[in-house]
Amino acid sequence: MNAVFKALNDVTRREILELLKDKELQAGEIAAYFAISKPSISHHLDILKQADLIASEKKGQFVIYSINTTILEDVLQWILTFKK
Amino acid sequence: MNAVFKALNDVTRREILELLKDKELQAGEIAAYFAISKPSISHHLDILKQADLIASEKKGQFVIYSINTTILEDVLQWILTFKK
DNA sequence: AAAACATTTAGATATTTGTCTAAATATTTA
DNA sequence: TAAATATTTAGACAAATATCTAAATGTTTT
Repeated sequence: MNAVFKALNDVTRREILELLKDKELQAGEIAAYFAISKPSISHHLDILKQADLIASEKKGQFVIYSINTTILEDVLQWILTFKK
Repeated sequence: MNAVFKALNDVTRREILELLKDKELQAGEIAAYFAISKPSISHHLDILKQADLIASEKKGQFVIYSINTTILEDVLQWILTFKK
């Protein structure tokens, strides 16, 4: 859970998740959405991946990222324990 | 949302929320659960309060903390946008 | 094979964060 | 009113974090 909450604790990373909500995207496409350097976005993607919130697949010279909602389900369950 | 995710990004603070899930507690009672100094716990409580995840009420020389699940509802809704 | 392109890795830096001790504030009790 | 108790504030410090530029790696195109 630690890695998930850590990953979610950043606006850029949350926006990346929102971008990936609709469709898969290449690393470069994701980076293009932000006024942040590509290496920084790459780092954000790494943190999201460590939390298992996204997955990546290499397609030639591109890397395609997709969301993994399984982990968000865990967060959801954790939150639900508070709703009595 | 920023303040909430920030507040949730710490094990101690998440455990404080779990303690408050069942019942209200005084600051000192909360501090007693952890091997962390009282000032540090006080700081954690402040961050949780800034996120509006908890509320405090002064009762004489004591300060009683209680959970506020309204904000967790927001997080829940945010997560639900990912479940298609 | 060389050049171009996509992405990541490495290393640096400024800021934020979690923790501590010491001191301040506020309230109750003797 | 002085002492004791509960909590917070202040200030310091080490560790973590978000960002950058430069360089490295891997893939495609010419």
